[in-house]
Amino acid sequence: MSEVKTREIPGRVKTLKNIQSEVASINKVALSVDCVIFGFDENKLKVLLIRSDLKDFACKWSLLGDLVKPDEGLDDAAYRILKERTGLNDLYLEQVHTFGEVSRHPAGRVVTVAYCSLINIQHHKLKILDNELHWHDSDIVNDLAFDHQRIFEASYGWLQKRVQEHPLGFSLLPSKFSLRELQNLYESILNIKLDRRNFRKKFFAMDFLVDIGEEEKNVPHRPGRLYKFDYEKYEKRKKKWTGIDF
Amino acid sequence: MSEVKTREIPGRVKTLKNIQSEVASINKVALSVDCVIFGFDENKLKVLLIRSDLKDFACKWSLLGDLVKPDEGLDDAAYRILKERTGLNDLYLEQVHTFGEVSRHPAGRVVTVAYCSLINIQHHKLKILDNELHWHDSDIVNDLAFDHQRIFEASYGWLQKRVQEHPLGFSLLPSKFSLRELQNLYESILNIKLDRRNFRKKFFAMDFLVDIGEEEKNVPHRPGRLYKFDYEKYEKRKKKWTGIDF
DNA sequence: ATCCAATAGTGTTTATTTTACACAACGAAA
DNA sequence: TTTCGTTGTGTAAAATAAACACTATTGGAT
Repeated sequence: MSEVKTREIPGRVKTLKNIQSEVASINKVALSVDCVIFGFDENKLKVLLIRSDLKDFACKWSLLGDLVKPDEGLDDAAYRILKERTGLNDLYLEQVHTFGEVSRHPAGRVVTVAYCSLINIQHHKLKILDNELHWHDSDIVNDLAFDHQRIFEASYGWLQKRVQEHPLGFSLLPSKFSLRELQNLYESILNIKLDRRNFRKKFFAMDFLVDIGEEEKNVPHRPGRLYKFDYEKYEKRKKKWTGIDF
Repeated sequence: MSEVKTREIPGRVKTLKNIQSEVASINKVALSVDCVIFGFDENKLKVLLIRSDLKDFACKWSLLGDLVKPDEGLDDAAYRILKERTGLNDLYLEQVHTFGEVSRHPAGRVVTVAYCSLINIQHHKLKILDNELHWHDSDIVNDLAFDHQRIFEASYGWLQKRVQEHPLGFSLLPSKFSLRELQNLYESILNIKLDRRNFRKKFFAMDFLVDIGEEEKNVPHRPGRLYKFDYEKYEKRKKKWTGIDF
């Protein structure tokens, strides 16, 4: 009850030292990052998986993850993993959720932060000859190692929602794409059919697709025009507020 | 360079033991949970803050947080904190984001998971006589301890978005409320004005408000009818898909 | 008792957005 | 030159959202 402001308990005030030792003593948690890397190929949404490097999970596939280094930010760790796996730096990356159940990992307490990344498979094909890595059709992913199935499902749900409110989808496409490819992308992510004319109307109305004056090549039918996504234009025109709706 | 885990190189497979020691050695990260507890009172959105218990941040306010225990899940930790502060168990709680910059905490590496909770201040008033705790108007929160300002802002942004797509808002109101209160709630969270007639039409159309046949008491004007939120009805009728819109 | 202040409660019209839907043009391949 | 598969395009109907004003009811003041 001595000096200062306590909340109902004397001695509530801590010094940095107090906390440092508290941190040190409670310090039994390891932190990892798992990346759910989506791609799009053959009109299908794909996810990049690696064979588990843990004997206990032999033959199972898992997400790309690693422990976070002591001097490494979470986002940095995620970018590092992406870089290691795909060789690229400037990727779309977003944190999705953190999974922290006590016994989610057999090696002890490991809390993992899930990140999603969307990449254009064509550009990154080269880097993943490694046969431990494989692009799986996202609709038949199952039985992953650890709790990665759950993480994957949360991430897929996140993607389905996010792709409708933000133009992430373009990261999955080549920089030049036809509207058909764009529509296929949405249809396969959302697992629905969309009306072609309305789809076009909608995207043209959003006014960030730029007709680059080229056409598809080597298609066995009438080629479609190619467009690119103009992020600047998007930024200018994007909506602020959508309205209560549930 | 010795033995272990490299990828794409023979010997990539690890045993549980390998990982355990790896986990133990990298184990320099502490984990905490910070709860952003929103309330609604006097037609204003409030957030519950506590005076920092760290001398270095004397006089600053901070979110309600604590270290996660080694045998405690993240969600459990968040519920524990809520319980400690409000005395209640069955609250709305949702994980928002994890903040893991290396030097966000002066005591060392502490990664924190932010949770948001929405509570009805009336019901919980009793528990927080503690004068270290205070309900702040959410629109004038500033200069919090640590990086809590940033966490708060992310949480507030989350709330503004989330409240439009999910009926969380009702958790902030008494179980019986008038439509005016509901509208005030949305107006103050979103910081906009809404048309009263359209607002009513919209919520009645959603068909989960039940007229309980009572009226407001002690208001210095014509009393409004009171309603309750029927979660069951909501569950049945909720929309699946809103549409691409950005 | 009357009046005033404040808010509740209510519908219609217009504008906007979304949906449904069909056909001609084009290129490739046979 | 015909066939196949796909592109590219517009309109009408339906649904949703936005704008907008008056009467009713209560409490409080006079």
